[in-house]
Amino acid sequence: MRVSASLDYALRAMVELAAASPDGQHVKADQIAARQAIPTRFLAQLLAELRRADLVCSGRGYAGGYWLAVPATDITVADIARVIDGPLADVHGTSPELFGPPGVAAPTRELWIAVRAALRSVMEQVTIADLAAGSLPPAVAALLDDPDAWTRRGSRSEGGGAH
Amino acid sequence: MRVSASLDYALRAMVELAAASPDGQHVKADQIAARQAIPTRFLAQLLAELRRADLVCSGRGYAGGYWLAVPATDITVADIARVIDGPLADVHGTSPELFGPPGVAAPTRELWIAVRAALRSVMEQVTIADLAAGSLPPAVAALLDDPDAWTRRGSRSEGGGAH
DNA sequence: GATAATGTTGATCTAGTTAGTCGGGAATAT
DNA sequence: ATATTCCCGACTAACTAGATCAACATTATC
Repeated sequence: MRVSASLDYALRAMVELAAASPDGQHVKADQIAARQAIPTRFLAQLLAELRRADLVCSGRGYAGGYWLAVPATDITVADIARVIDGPLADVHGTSPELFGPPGVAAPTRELWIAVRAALRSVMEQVTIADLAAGSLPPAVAALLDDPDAWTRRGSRSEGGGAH
Repeated sequence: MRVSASLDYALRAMVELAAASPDGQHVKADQIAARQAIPTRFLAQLLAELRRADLVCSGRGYAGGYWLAVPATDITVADIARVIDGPLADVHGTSPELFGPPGVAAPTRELWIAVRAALRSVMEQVTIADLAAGSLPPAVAALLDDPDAWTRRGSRSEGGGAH
């Protein structure tokens, strides 16, 4: 799972918009770029994609800028990821359910479907309103209770048991 | 989450080895390549990586081939993924816990950590023995009970509710 | 010990993706 | 008008993925 720079930027931009949305404020691309340390021109491209996907609206001129097209509580991380990066999960080109590995490896199909389901259980639950408010939904926050979740896991040979 | 061809191939190869492992059989790279429809030369590279990571052993000559270095029940999908693709999750170059998004977007850090935890909950639970046997562990199989898990989810504009 | 089957290594190649820049155009409020 | 802002397409440089190849090392069998 690699989170692309584009998705990271787009999500952070959306959180900025969500934070401003209660007041219905327009936020300018430059402001977002400055506040989130995102290359301005690059961000503009991402915002254009989000606009074409009807997640945000835009206006030009003095009072221009961007604002959310729908309530922040209705926009999930998965929505943004699908716009920016395409399908949440694909197995080397095809979607998991169309994937048909031969012979004894057939069950790897179910594996990837389970992986996708696990991803969805987080990305489709968390909205940009949650992020702007700084509180994840309980089911997702529960994943963070395990202190292990906060540490990097090495490749099995490293940590292992004292052999 | 894109599953690279390399990871797909490597996992399927490992499942082939796991399926042969009860008898302690050596399996030749060519056999795996044929059974799983994987480009032979490409597979050889992957197997070499798995060998350097001490997941498989190899022997040359007439009785050569590959076999598992440790019991199939001890090798998880995450182990293979880390060898082939590097860390399970990274946020545009750094690992989620080292990632520090500014200002109001700070909570996106917890989001990505939760995503990683969700991924781990599947990939570190499923072993290649499970896959070779065709039965996923209960906690993972539970994800497949929801018929929704088996269908592709469109970008929000498509399916939506009948408004 | 020759031989043939097999794994090992490293180089190379192509095509596509990612991350980012640039210039000029079009809309809009003052 | 004009300053400000978004809009669009082209462009580039670096990297990665996927795959192929030639040459070499090892080993069981004849």
